[in-house]
Amino acid sequence: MTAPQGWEDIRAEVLRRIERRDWAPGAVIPTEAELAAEFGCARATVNRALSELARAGVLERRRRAGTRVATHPVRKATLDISVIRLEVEGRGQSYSFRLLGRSEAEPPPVIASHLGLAEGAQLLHLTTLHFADGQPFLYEDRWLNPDVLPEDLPGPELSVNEWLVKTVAYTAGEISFSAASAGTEEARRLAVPEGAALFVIERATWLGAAPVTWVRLSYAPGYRLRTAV
Amino acid sequence: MTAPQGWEDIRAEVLRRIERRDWAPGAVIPTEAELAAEFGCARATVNRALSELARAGVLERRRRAGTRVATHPVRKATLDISVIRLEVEGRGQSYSFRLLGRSEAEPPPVIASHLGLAEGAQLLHLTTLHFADGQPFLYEDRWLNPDVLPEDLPGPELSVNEWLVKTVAYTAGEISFSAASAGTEEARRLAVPEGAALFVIERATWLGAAPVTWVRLSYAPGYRLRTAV
DNA sequence: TAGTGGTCTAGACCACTAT
DNA sequence: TAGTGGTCTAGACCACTAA
Repeated sequence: MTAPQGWEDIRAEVLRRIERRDWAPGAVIPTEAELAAEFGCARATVNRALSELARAGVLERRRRAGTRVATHPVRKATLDISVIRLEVEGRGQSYSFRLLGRSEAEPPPVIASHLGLAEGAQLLHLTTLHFADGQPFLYEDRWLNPDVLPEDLPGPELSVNEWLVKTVAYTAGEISFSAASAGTEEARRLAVPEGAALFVIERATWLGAAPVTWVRLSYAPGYRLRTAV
Repeated sequence: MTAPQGWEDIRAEVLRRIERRDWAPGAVIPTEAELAAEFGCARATVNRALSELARAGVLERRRRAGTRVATHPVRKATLDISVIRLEVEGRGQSYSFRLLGRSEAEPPPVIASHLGLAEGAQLLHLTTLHFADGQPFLYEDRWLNPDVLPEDLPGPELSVNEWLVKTVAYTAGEISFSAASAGTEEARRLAVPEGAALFVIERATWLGAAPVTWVRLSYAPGYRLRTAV
């Protein structure tokens, strides 16, 4: 082997040794200082390489206890959650949307309690249908906290989704992915049979302690979220 | 504000300025050297903070062009793909599984071409049902390349899933998430009505250029994959 | 308490790219 | 070509924790 040069080479060499089982799962590998001496580089360079591997779940590091090869290498899949318009355009399709409903109302208890809202709190309720090449692509059911919004809501040229992303920051959020049978409303909007299997993303976000938005995205059948590992 | 101390404080301060719109989306923020001077720290410390934010999708950095606030902050959701047993046990339920079928066969053309297999290649086909608290939880349909396997397959005490994770390394992989209506086989195995909406994970992995495995995991209705953002 | 990883510094050189 | 981020170094101190 040629001597590792940068931290990426060191990372690759460590990975090789793990895959070749020179270092077995659960075993302690040499310290940063020892590896730095072996590779003829500074300890900080080794640290960078090992930290990346720990972040990726391949190694487990603890002060004083040393660095071990993870026994259950939890693979981390990273999903990019982007603006719907960009998602559609990224597939080479044209994007459009239509605002279906807009009202002020009290959200269902499930949503209110999940967001941590006081009872009786009023939220802005928006429903939007998004199209890819003119076909229904995604049905969006969103509840928005008016308190955290600037006074001016977006004009008709910008979807709420996109406007939110560019305008309202948030500090914490949860996402869940699931499958659901299309209800009456979703089925009608997406032009699919009732009961069709829909891919559903639900997201809740907060700005500090204040709830910002809760949204449920129901994708038309055939949608697939992909990523590399 | 108290002066930032470590890179995490600097990261927090930069985030604050973005959320307060001191630095608007799309705008170029000061250089590392300038920020280091302002915060009274080394440039490497600023670099660490800004690099983390760039990795999180909040900033976009390019040499010579400087650092900008991302206009479309692509939120990255990180999912932990772990061993099924740990997933079940992590929910406080007891885990068990049953191997339903095991044979050597030619995979469907879709799978073969996706993996890059030669025509006529034989793979090991395994179907497994996983239980949580005795209830069907997940139906697993797996194709395995025997060439990349050591001679000894796992005994009945270890699920193929778990054994694979601990034994066969892989260098590249793809994951996709989707929703599907339960087919006849899945419905029977999971004890749900045919056509029920199932959450489906499909994964393909390679070791170098050699295909390792292709697997489809169909979760019983109600399953939800969660993560923080 | 001692050993290990986490971080910081001051300085340097390099890689990329807007101009 | 010059300006900016990316990385490396050698050394230092600190935070955590196993023994």
